[in-house]
Order: sequence, then C-alpha cells, then structure tokens
Amino acid sequence: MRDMTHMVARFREAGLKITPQRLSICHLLKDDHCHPSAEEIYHKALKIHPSISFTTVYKTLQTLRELGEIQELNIDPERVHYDPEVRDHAHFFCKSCKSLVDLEMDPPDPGMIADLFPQAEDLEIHHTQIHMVGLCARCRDEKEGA
Amino acid sequence: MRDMTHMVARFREAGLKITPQRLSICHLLKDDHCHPSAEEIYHKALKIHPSISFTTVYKTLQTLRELGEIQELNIDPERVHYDPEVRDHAHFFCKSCKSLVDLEMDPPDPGMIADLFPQAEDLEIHHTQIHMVGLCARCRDEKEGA
DNA sequence: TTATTTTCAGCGATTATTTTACAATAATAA
DNA sequence: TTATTATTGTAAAATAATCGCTGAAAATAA
Repeated sequence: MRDMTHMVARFREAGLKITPQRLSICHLLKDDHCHPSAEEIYHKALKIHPSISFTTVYKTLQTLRELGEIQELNIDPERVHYDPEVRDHAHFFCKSCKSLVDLEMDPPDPGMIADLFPQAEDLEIHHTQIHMVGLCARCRDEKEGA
Repeated sequence: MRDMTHMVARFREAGLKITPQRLSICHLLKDDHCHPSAEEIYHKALKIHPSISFTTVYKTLQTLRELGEIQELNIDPERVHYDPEVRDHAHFFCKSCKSLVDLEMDPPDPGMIADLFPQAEDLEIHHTQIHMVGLCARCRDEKEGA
C-alpha cells in the first residue's frame, strides 16, 4: 500500500467514495508491519471513529484486497491477517506467541521458479506465499530455559 | 503418511487405541492426494461407518497431525485441508474451482534457505509452506473463452 | 476366555470468525 | 443545494472449529 494520495486516487478511479472510515483504515494499515487481524484493525479504528462497526472494517479490507493494495495472509489457522506490503516476501509465524513477522528476501532469480516448479507453466499464478511456522527466538529460549 | 502397518505401530507406541474408525480414516487419507477438508473426509468415512461423527474425524485428524503423519494446509481461506504427504512440496490453489494440487519440487539446495532468509537463523522452524494462488489451466481457459 | 482398566466415539452444545440483509446515513455530481 | 448513489452500522446468520461428557469399545491382565 502506497501513500494516502495514491489511495485517494485509487478509490476515485474505482468509483468508490472517500469516507473518513476508509481513509482511517488505510492510514492504520499503511505503516503497520505487524500484520494485524480484522479484529485488531477494528479496535484501532474505534479510537478514531468510536461508532465504526466491524462490518465497515471488514468490507474495507475486502475492498483493499480487491484493489490489490493489501494481501491476506492465511498463515495463522485461527484468523486472517492483513499485510500492506504486497511485494514478494515471506512470513514467519510463532506458534507460541502468535507473532507474525516479515522475512525479507532477495528477489528470487526469475528462472528459479520455473526451474523449481515446471508445472507452474500451465497455471496463472496471482500470488505466492512462503510461510514458515515454528518458534521465535524468545519462545524457543523460554522452552529450553524451563 | 506411510502404510497401515506403520500407522498401527505409530498408534501403539503412542498408547492410542487402534479403532476401526481410526484405521478407516488413515486408509482414506493415505492415497488421497486431493487434499481433502475435514468435512470431505467425514463424508467419505460415513460410507464405511454410517454412524461415525464429525467429532471423531476431527479428533483423529488432530491426532495424526500431532503424530506428524499428516500436515494441515492453510492455503484455502475457507477451510483447512489435510495432506498425507509431509515431505517438502508446494501447493497450488485455484481461486475459481477451489482445486488444490501438489507442485512437485526438487529439494532446494540446503544453502538456499539460509541465503534467501538470513533472519531464519534465529528461528526454530518446524515447517515451511509454499503456496501459489491463481487460476488453473482449465479455469484460465474458461475465463478467456468467455 | 473373562474380568478389569483405560481410552475412544458420538452427541450435543459452544465459541469464534466470517459473511450477509437492509434501513439510515453520508459522499458526490449536477 | 438538491438528487443520486454508495456506504455505514445494526443485527443477525452462516460456517468452521472446538470441547465436555457418558456409554461403548478396545487393550491388557488374569
């Protein structure tokens, strides 16, 4: 997700109304790299718009996803998380503390995907997710220390 | 998941009873590479045990996951799918027909992960999932033909 | 085989998340 | 400013996932 000027333009060109709720949700998402859930975004939005509903947050997230401005992460079996960064990068999910962090990656060699996945040639791939699940450093140490 | 003899041994060494229901669920999973959901396994199991409950299927899937005999796939936002193959391989999910297929991959160069993800050094990674989402050949052609 | 012990299957209900319908409201264009 | 149209928020529904309990079944010992 880019800056607010860009988002306003995106809404406009899609024929969507520019409401304070939508702008606030964009603002909350824009610089948040903690991968919030819909519920978390809702609670943050409540501080700005005390009467905002979960439905509004939910629908706005859908809209932003359709616009390609955010991506949904299915790494946590309990809930969907949202990521304002749509460029290729991987994620790590800690089973213990439920933290979800970015794993930066160098852009893979374009030929690598084709080499690794010959079958992918016949598919129209919209996006790729790389998920690693386990224990973060802190939770691993706690486990061993106990 | 390996053969039934292996599964019986696994159950036994874990102090779990070898019930007809469990054996049937293992049998259903063993050769199914369509990545069924809990609901689908339940419906197949019903044909063998007309009185089996969803709870039994659900609990057995949990057990098999804890034993490391199957893995859960979180690629479909609507439901969890189960995979009897726990070795490294990627998956492709078609947004249109909801099919979920294996993408065979050559085992990546051991150094590749470390090279791509320097941060991973501090993490205890239990498993990695690579998910590609888009349209399968058939759905892509239907879209273009229309 | 039979008795004893332990676990499991199935029922029912619950929790949590995600999704929808619709009337009131707010944003936009004329 | 008014008309038009989309969005918000309320409330409720749909769906998936999960749990406690009890009779039944399976494993084990005698």
